[in-house]
Amino acid sequence: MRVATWNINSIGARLPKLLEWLERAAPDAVCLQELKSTPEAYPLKELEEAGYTSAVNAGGRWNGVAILSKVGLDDVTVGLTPGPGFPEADGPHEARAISATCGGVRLWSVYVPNGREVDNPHYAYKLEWLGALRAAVAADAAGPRPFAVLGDFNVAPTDKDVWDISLFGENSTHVTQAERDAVTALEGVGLREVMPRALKYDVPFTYWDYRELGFPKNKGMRIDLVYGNAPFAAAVSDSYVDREARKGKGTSDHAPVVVDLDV
DNA sequence: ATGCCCGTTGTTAACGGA
Repeated sequence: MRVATWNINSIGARLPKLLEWLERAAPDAVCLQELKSTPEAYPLKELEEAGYTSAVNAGGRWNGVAILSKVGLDDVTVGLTPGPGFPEADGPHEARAISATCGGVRLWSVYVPNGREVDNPHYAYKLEWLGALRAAVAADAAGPRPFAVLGDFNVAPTDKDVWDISLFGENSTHVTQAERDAVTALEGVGLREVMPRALKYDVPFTYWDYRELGFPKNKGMRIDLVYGNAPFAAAVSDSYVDREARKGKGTSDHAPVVVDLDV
């Protein structure tokens, strides 16, 4: 079974590239982020014609996540489970999480808040959101079924996961210890990172800014991550970042992360 | 060549992205 995660930066603008990639890579299930789509505008029919059913949490102009599957979509849950300290309780709902079981594998597709700047309220929201995610996935993570959280975490796990750490200042997000701790706290509920292979260069970056020749110069970041429980990790036969999908015109600024499983 | 920002919206400027 092949699963993948991809921040596609608008499913409307990206549909031709998405359909092309689905045919080429032939994943069984795909976690998508940044749909930037209303529920009405989501291209359900086009994806069905390509062989994929969809579980969608679309929020309109911003955010939005989905799971595509060729192998079933069962027990879909939308958003994070409300509870004490639930960060969305005081603001508008943001479409940043959805989960489903696909072919016996439980998957969460997540779009972690950006944070903007360390002194911006959005940064605190980001840390709270990651805490709520940890609580929300704890039961699935502890279960016997292969389970993984896949998505755009908006956190580079180590200094090596950005092209030049010296360019990140005191107020820069994505690289702070608090953000990294909030992500690695997932290990406390039994998850561990599934590391992808690099197809080129040392570090398999997943994001390159559209500006200033980010991709050709490989000024990238590794922020799209896969965290799996022990049964999931044990089933992994390969994982890589499909940087081919970042080449050319009309692409997302992120590349897909692919994980092959013996299940 | 992988090539000089992109996507969305009470659009023609502003904002988010990271």
